[in-house]
Amino acid sequence: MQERYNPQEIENFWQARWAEEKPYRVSEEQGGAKYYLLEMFPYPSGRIHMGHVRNYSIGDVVARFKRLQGFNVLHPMGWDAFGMPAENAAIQNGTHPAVWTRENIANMRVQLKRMGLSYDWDRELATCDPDYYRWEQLIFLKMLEKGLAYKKSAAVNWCPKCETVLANEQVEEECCWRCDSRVEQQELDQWFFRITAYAEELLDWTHKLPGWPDSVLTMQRNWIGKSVGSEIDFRVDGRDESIRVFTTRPDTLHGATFMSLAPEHPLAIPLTLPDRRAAVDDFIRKVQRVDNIQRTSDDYEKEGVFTGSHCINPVTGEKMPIYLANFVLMGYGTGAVMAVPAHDQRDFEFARKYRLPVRVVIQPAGEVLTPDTMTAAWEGPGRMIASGDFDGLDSETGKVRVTEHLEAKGLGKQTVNYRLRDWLVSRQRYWGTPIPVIYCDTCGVVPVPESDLPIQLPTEIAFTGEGGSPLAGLSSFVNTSCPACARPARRETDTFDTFVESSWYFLRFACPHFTQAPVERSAVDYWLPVDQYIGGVEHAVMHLLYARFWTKIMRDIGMIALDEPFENLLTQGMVCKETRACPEHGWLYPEEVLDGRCSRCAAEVVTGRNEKMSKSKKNVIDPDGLIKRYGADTARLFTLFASPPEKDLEWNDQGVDGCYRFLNRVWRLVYENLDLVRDAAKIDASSLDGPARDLRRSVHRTIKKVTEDIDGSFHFNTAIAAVMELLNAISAFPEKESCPEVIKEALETVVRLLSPFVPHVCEELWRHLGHPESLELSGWPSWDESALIADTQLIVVQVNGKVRGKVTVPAGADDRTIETAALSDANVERFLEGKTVRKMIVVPGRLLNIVVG
RNA sequence: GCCGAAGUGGUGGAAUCGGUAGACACGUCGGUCUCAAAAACCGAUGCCUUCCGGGCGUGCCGGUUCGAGUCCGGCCUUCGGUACCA
Repeated sequence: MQERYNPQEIENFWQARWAEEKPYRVSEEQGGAKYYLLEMFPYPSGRIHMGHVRNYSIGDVVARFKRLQGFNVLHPMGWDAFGMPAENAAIQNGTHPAVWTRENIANMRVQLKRMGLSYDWDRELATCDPDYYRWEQLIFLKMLEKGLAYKKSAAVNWCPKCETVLANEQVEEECCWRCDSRVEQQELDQWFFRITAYAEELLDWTHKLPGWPDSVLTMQRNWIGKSVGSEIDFRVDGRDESIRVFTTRPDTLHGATFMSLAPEHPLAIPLTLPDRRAAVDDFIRKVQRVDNIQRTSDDYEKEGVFTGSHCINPVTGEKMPIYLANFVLMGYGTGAVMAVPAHDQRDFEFARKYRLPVRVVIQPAGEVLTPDTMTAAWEGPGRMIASGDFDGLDSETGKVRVTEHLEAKGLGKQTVNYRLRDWLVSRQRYWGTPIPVIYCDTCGVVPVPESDLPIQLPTEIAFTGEGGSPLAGLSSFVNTSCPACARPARRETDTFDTFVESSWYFLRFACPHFTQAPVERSAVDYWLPVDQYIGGVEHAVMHLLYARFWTKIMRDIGMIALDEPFENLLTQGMVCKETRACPEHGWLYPEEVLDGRCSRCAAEVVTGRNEKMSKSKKNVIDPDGLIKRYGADTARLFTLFASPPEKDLEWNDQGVDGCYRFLNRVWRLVYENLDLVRDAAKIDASSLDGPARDLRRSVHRTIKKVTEDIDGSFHFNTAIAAVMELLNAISAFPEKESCPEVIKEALETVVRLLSPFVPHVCEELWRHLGHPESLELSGWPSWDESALIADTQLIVVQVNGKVRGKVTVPAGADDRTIETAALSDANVERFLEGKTVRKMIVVPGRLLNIVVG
């Protein structure tokens, strides 16, 4: 054994051995209960970043821990390989997306292997492989049959920079989630998945996923946005048409005094009378000019225009003027709103502006609302008034009664409205899964026959960057014949959103080489659901919702028997680092700062607060450099020790040094005691006393603590801290020669407990400690309950709740003994002088509080 | 606005059920070793103080309790999500 810790040498040795012996390869036939651990697979951007290091370090601890506990652990890795960046690289430097992607995968695979992650590499998959996406095309065909996939023309989000449409989930504050460009609304013919058909089930199951963080479940619930209300039809005065509205407040129907339509509403123009036409056209044009950001901002003034037409309130029979209003959205509900100014703030403001009548129909308790003096709408509950037969009902009951009344007359019904929209899945891009349909002038949209799958992405293609889908310009791909009538036909040139591939890769990992179907039923039945899924919270309403939806789709097609894919979810925090900026030159790298000044212009540098590592902010740490300098074990240890996994991790170079020093100390302590420990006898627990017995107690307490910290709760930082404490205790142990067997157990325990976190150095130390077989075969250590018990215990003595002394008593001492000991403590006595003891409260094994007055 | 999470030393963070606030680590200071430096090791480190002791301290105000970082009521701040959602 070398005196100095040499991580590079050790890590190379063990990684080579793992590559050769494949100890992490698994099959259904292996013994033990199954445990499926999965981290969100990466996009092959070219290099791993600290976020990957953190994500995969966390996962690897759990995988290794569960394996040591005897579970049959499935821990796979693959590549989310389709997507825009590959295509952009092709346009910029002429590299084919397939080549670019394959090279990136090769690089990143090397990087991941350098981290010593315990993956079953035999299950590796890449979604751009036809052997993967062919099954996605098959599932799509089944969805088409069931009407779960369909094509329609709709106003959709268009990203001008990516030159493709986007799903609602992929638009953040009106901007493209990938490139941050402002998205535009365009009316286009696109493919959708009917996720809305699963809205209720997706929502329902958010209440049956106790292993998920509340924050993610709440986000999904809000995204689905269920609201229960009524649909009501308003007949248009003098015309044979009616306007349907959605409202959550049917109880306020008697107070509806006008109607507001979205400017895009199909009846907007037809209902406009000739003399109002000019004003209405002006208004529509004005609204169109204003983009959605402004249109949806808080201080945007409510404006509208009268169409000249009226509709009839179905309960009062009164005429209500029909307005177009800028705050009514075509995309929610029916695009028409019955306006109740007394009980809706927006309608109230609108009514005041255009001098429309305000009628109070809900009277709150203990207050009388009068239209003339009101300064805001009353949106709360109350008692119904001015509502004919419904007068006197509370508003909640009124909702039901009014709806029943309308239903009986065929004018309305109870309904549920969701905010969730169908998932727009077609993209006008090359680097994705081809959508397997053919357009025939005679037969229309014709699915590609299953026997013709896969529809392979053609490789001979030019990337001009001049707009439009590259596939559309490739006649050899586009021109085909109709599978139904054999006449000339055209292929679909759109590809799938890359979130489609990531919606089922976790199922394919159960049987990545299966050639008969998307998944092998027995393998999925065995491995799924994923017992623990780990990834960033940024996918809360994208990937995590789509994957849940897709699982239910495959279940309903009959391919699997699974309701939910992920049993437990851990959303790890971001990796952050402070930023530095020069007022003149913007963000700066650390090496561009000299003594707090910009190295170029000597201006004082502003140190920003911690922000997510990003190249643009120049606050990234490159994992490769870190691993070269300290080794993978140190990199892993720091990311696990610095912060609990679900919180953001603040990068600290000195903290990394500290972790490296700790591993050096572990190494040195083993090295220094190697001779002592080599021939140590077995422990005879009954003969131990004094410091030796205390040390053994620390050992077993640490085993218990670390086990409980890892298992289920992921308190890796405190688990590592506990091992550090144990190491400190061993270092400080006097006369180690007197009890080599206790030192041996202590050192071996340190190595075993650390092995899920820092596997290379632990394997190496384990070998030096005289174990020819891998540490992985030794199992997870168990603690000896009897070793945890101490002879004495420290009791804190409080007087009136303040700590005044500490006494040591025999373990299990009765209250009287503790009280006597406490009362004779010199410092405690000072606080009792001249006072009467009113009562004494004993907390067994912990503390005594003496109450005096 | 609504929903969710969180506020603890100079810093990252610990504190099962309400029971010693600040574990562990970083940083800083002092020391040992050294010609010197690095490494390593030892010690100190919440603030104040009259320093074997005491006072004050977990965002703010109040409450419950023998005892509150932890429970209750009311605020403030930060972060994340979402929004003219009818």
